[in-house]
Parts: sequence; C-alpha cells; structure tokens
Amino acid sequence: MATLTNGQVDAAVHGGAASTNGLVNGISHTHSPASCATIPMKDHDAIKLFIGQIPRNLDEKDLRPLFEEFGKIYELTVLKDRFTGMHKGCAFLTYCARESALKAQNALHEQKTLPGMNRPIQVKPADSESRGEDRKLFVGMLNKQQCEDDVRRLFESFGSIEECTILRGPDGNSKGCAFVKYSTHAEAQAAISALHGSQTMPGASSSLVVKFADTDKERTIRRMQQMAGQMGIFNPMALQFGAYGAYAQVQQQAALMASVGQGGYLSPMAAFAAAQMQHMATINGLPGAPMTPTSGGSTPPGITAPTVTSIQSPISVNGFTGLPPPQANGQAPAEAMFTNGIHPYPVLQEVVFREDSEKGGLGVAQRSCFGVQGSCFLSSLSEGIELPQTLVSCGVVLLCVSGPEGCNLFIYHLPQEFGDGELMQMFLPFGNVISSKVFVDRATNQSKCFGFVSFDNPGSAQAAIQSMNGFQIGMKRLKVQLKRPKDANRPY
DNA sequence: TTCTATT
Repeated sequence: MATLTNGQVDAAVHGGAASTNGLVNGISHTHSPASCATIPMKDHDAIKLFIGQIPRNLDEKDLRPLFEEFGKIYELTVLKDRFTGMHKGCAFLTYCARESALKAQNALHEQKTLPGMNRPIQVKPADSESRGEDRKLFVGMLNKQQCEDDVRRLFESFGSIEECTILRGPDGNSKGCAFVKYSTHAEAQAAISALHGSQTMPGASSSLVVKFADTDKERTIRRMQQMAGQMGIFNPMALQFGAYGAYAQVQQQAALMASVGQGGYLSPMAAFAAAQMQHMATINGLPGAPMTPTSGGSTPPGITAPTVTSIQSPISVNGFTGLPPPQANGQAPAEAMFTNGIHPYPVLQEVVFREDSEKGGLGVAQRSCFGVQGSCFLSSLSEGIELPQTLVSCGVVLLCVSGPEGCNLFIYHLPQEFGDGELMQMFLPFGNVISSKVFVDRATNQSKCFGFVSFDNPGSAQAAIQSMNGFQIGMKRLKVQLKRPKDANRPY
C-alpha cells in the first residue's frame, strides 16, 4: 500500500542530505508524525527488532544501508561484549515507524544469508518486546528424519506457533530435538499436557519429551555440572583441590583486579573470564570468597612437567577413548609417555579413532575438560573428525584434538596470564572449539604466549581470524592465522 | 535430547 518509506519521505523533503541523527542545528522542531528527519522520533508502538546472523566484521555503518531500505532507522546497535567489546554477531534495530519494522521482518527474516554466515539472517521482534518467556518448549526424542513441518503439524492444534526450529549439527543433521514457541504460555502448557510421553517416534529410544525449554540460567548450570563431572574424570587437579578450586583462583584474580583498579595488569579478556567464572559460581550457590590459597599466580602449586620417554606401540585404547585411566597419584602410566623429539610436549603418534558404529559418533568427543594448567580442552566434536594427538600433562594423558585442515589456528601474542581456558573463552564465540592449548615453558611453567585453537569447521576458523587477528589486548595485538599443516611429523 | 546471539 504505502509506496514511500519514511526514509524516502525524508529524503524527498530534505533533499536526501539530511543528517541521520538530527540535532544538527540544536533547533527544537515540532514533530510531524510523517517525518523523523531532524530529531529522530519513533512511533509510540514502534517495534524493537533483534537482528541475528550478522557477520562479526560488519558494524553499524555497514548494516545501515541494508536496513534503511525499509524506512528511517531510529536506533541500530550492534551488540558487543561488555568486557572485550567483541561483536556478538547480532544487533538491535528500531525503526521510527512500526510499519518499517514489519516490512523489514517480512523481507529479510530468514530470506537471505549475509556473506560468511551459514544460516540466514534473523529479523524478528526482540525478546524484550514480548513479555512472558515461558512459552517456548523443548521437544526431545524426535525422529531424526522429522523436519520443521512435521513438528509443526504435531503441535499446531494447541495454539499459534511463532517459531519452530529443529536443532541440527553443523552437518545439518537433526539432533532429534526441537524448539517450539507458542504465542502464549497456556498454549504451550496445553501442548505439554497432550503430547509429553504420548508417543514414541520410530528410532527414538524413549517416548516424546515435551517440556518448557531451559532458561539461560538453567543451561549455564547444566554446563557447569557437566564440566564438573568431567573434571573428575580427566583432571588430577580436580581430585586434589576439588572441582571448584579453579573457580576460586579465578575469583582471586577478579578480586585482585578490583583492588588494582582500572589499568591493572589483568587483560580485559582475563577480566572477562574471571567475571564469567564468578557468575557461574554464583548461580551454583558457591561461595564468592577465595577458598584455596595459592602461590600467587594462576598456576596451582606442585605441578611438574612429566618425564618424557618414548613408546613403542600406540596407546592401548579404553573402549575407543585412548585414555588410560588417571592414576590416583596423578602420574601417567609410563607407557603413555613419548615424544616426537621436537615439541617440548610429549606427543603421541597419530591415533585415528574409529566411529562407534553402534552408537554413531565419537563418544570421547563429548568430553569437556577444564584445564587448570597444561591440560587440554575438549568440547563437542562433530562426527567424522579424526582424532589425533595425545598430550601428557599434569601427569595425565589428555587428548588434544585437531580439526581437519583449515580448522586449526595458531595464535601468537597471547597475554602472559592466558591459559587454555581463557584461550578457549576467547574463541568460543566463533564456533565449536574442539581444543585449545596454550604452550608453556617446561622449565618455568610460564606461558610462551602462543597456542592453538581448533574448530570443527573451517568457517569458524575463518571467522575467528577475521575478528581476532590484530585484536588488541593491552599493548599487544594478537596474531591469529591458520596453523601450518605439519605433515613432516606424521609417520603414517 | 537444550539452540547462533537478546543491550
């Protein structure tokens, strides 16, 4: 119906060169409903839009042209991390006119994919625009063949569905679960009553699960629980100091930073990591005060690098994990130690893990290990990734995973105080980090200020390079580039 | 079997 957007009206009225944010002359204007040219005004019923799937190298000025097409923009803000300033890949957008928002949503939501993104752009009312968030359901135990439409059909009779998303892995395969958002809590409740446990999908191991989706907080708690559980399995420090010793240390760092004040020696990233840890500890009801005195650094006392010897045969495989059971005294079995003669770290000859065809996928890959020092992080691994090297560290053998070529980054000029955890934190925003490793001088236990991060796909690696190469921390700028393939060291 | 993000 409308042939001119507000923006076009403005351009026509003001010759197209009007300032976009007004206040040019400091003159007070009587606001005309049809125009927000000089002093931006928005409709009283304007809609704040959430914009998702934005490449992290695009800022407000890059995005404006894309959205101005649908009307005059009242406000456009790219969301950034409050500590690091890191682009979060999404934004809020408010048009002066409600109509513009609707048009933009119609034209853009899921309609095109911005360069470098794997999923289409999201343009929809921000969460803040609709109160009552308890209308989103988690649906589990679906058949992996079921698509969005199948799920919709199953749920549509209970109310109006605003969103329906199948959760998929990077390869596009369904994870067998979905989110369904109704427009009201009552509709969602009705669906739960009618559908939860009502049937068992072919191929599912139990009956359909229909429940309210986790809140952010619940999700964080679950992750922490998983992490704590796995620390017990992988990390001797967890046995020694308790699973939360590491948090206490981070909290000490945070407290130290507070006492040093702004400009303290902690980098913004470390502060960020500390704040996150503190937050997680808080929601778990853990004490906020330091618990375990340490020798002052972030390195727990009493750790020495393992003796390097060599091995003749590949490590015997526990199931298919390649992990000898951790020893109670924190020492790795001697036969697990070996070296490639180049790295300061003992590196296992390549072990290729086979997929467990019964269960499908790589069981070990689901482990996530909180590294205290010299240990290695593992998080979700996609199927089909070949695992790799094993590190002996902290007296325990840990897996160090590499992704396929193009997925592994070399990072240099890390802050001295960065460990595996901070490194992972820094790169998590760009994708699935399957391992992160800061290299440490064996003699001094000091970081060598470089490390490696592996993603499970090249796109994430590229995105990380885009955003993080040259990223300034303190006086230094990060160098982030693809790790050189090291064929020379591969005997097979 | 809990997601790519929501100042």
